[in-house]
Amino acid sequence: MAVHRIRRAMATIEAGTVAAQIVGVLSRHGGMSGAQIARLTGLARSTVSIAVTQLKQSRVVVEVERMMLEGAGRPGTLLALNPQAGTCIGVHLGDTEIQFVVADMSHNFIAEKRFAVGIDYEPEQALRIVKTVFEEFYKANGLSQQSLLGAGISVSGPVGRNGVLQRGGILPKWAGLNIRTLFSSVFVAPILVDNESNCAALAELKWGAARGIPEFVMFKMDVGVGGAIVNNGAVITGVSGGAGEFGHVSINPEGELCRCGNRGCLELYASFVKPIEQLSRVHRKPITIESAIALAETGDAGAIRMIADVAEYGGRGLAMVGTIINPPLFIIGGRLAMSGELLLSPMRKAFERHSLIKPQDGAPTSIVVGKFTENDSLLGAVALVLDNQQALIST
Amino acid sequence: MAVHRIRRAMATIEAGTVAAQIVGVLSRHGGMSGAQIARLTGLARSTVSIAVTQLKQSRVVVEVERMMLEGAGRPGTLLALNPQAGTCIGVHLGDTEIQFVVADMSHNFIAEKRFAVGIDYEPEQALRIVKTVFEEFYKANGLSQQSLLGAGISVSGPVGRNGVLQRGGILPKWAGLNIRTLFSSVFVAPILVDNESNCAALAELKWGAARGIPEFVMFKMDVGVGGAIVNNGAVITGVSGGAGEFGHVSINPEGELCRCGNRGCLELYASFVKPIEQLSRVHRKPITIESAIALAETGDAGAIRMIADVAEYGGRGLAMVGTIINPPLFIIGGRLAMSGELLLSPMRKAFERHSLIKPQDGAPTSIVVGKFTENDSLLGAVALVLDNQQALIST
DNA sequence: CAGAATTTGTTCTATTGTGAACAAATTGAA
DNA sequence: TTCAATTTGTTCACAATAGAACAAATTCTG
Repeated sequence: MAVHRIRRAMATIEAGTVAAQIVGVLSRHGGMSGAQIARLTGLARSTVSIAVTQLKQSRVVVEVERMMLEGAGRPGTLLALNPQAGTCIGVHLGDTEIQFVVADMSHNFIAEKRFAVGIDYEPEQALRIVKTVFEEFYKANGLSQQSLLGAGISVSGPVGRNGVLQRGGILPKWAGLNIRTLFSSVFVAPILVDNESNCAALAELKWGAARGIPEFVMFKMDVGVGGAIVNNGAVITGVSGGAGEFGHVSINPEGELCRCGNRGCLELYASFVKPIEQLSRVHRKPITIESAIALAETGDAGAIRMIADVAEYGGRGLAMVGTIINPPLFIIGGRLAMSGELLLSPMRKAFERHSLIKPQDGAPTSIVVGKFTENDSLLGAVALVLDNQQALIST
Repeated sequence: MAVHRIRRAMATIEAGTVAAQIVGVLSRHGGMSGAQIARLTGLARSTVSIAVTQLKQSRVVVEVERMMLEGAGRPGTLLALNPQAGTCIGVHLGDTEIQFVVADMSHNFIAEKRFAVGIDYEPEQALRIVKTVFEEFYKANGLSQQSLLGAGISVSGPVGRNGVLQRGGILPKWAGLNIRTLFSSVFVAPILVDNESNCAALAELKWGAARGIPEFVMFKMDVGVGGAIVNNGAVITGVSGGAGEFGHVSINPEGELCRCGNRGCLELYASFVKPIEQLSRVHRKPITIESAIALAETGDAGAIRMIADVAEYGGRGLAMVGTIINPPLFIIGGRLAMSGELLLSPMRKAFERHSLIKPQDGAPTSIVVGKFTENDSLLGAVALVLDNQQALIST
């Protein structure tokens, strides 16, 4: 009941007003004090104070019990959007897994589910799975489907600005499909779609290893190689959503044929596809990325060597990107990142060796593993919604 | 006399006010109507109108005679900063040439001079040349040195955010020097320093081939290879000013040693250094970039082939950058760009061949020659000042 | 060629947002 | 411990800004 009133109050906030700015900032950042809102928006503290009291009366904004302790001075009261103001959903369409998560507007994650699917799965299957889990979860937890403010969808593939999957490298049956329209049959709320690496970068930016660092590069190493470039706090998408395709830079024009149609792409050398084959052959049983890392951690020389070999090419890739972008930070993602220092250590060496800017001159480039390697894209899908909440109000 | 009054009026404009916003927009864009200012700043037309009448009274802003003709509707009156409000200077420190230009605040270029200098010239020599031409020109044209609002300096080398030349590839004797402090003995005004490619990109963005296109990549091919990435209307600088060093991406880890200390850098293949040597040997006389292009234009097969060979590697470089950034536009700069289609045509082919995103899928990437190839960096040095005029007021 | 449709620049009034001032709540220094 | 130094959140008078309304100057459309 009260929920409905809050949602109506939110809907009546006009775009561009102070209230809308405050709601937007809180949606993007989760929770903060009034003074922080004032600094972030550039508004006067007095203006924020007045608007916040109104937003508190309409129950759109709530005071969170917890106080903030930073430096000297009176601590501010932590403000956040009312968790009851609405829910948002994140979906990740991976190569062999579909992930699903529900969160509220004050950045609380309520539930996360995973579904294994066969490789090269059908769109219909994904839709069915997502529809079922959505309906069942909302019913079981007494949530109204109308409370959904938006759904973010992360896809393992290049997504154009319109929501169309450009090429079907990992999801062949999805090529050319408009994912937004596809899922509009499931969610009666705005749907935002983006590439998995872009989503992963968003998650690391908002809650992870890049919090407060508006310039960095996400570098994903898994069965594919890809990434995202964050500049000025925003992901660079490119004209057709094709930015950050690090894996498909050709490093050898006479090299093997890649699934993208070019020769000698970085992905052929820096992904873990071939190492898995080699390890499976040597160990005479199927080896996965996870088991290969486990082997390496127990000291298996072959697995360690495979990781180091891939790290060499990964480091070359970082050097290439670093020479072009020169970011202060690289975040390594993808399942390979779970091998930690086994990967990072040789990768840092390769990076230094091949990069123009050496650690001695100027600011050093740090290379770290992401905070959410296993579900970064999924969390980023939620971030997609939270970041665009302002735009969604007007719709 | 009146000049002094205008300058005082400008200095009293407080940062953040509507007047400051208007002056900033006019400084950045040259001239525009009040309605355009309103749209760009997000202010109401009425607010702009009131502020502009005041600025006109204080003679900071003037009405330019010329009217604007665009579409339907009443044409607006063109507003611009008073040319007498101040001057700004651009300096380009090239490999064998120092360029100098004077402009006023309404984007009129008053004079441009060039001085040939020996390769690997001394900082003292450059300072002497710039000081002399500055003093003499201002004296000869009855300009007060105090009218100088700012000086922009473009340098052939990587410039850190503090104004220090990081590495002395082209200007060995300047390595590690703070160029801003160096020139503070010449100019008693704010000094802004940046890399030549970044400056070139700024010039093309403001007045040239990228006008109105906030996302593009500048790709310079000369005796070195470099560039700049423009995202969201601003140049990406990188942590230590090292972004856009396309020439020093290694495309062959076993290749020849490069002057940067790495092996097989793109610059070794895509710059015109080796072609010049080969052409000189074949023609048994010293050939320059200019004369090589002239030869190619008269049909000399060797010169045409040299350009095509370099274009192949240039195209590979574009493909590499395109796969990472995916910009809608590449602007080719550097003296090699003066060969026009002789370079562009094979380069476009190589780009398509090596790039992930093919013209059929999605938005095509256009590759064009810049508008100011001979003096883009110099003009960009002035753009540096005009773009930061707002920040300079408060200083 | 005449009227419709745009777009601009200006004036006016209502209102939104600001800056100054202050009490409150903390940290750090004497 | 006590007092200075910060920083926050709130109130209030006042100034800055926006929105509506209008005349003016153009292009577009029959």
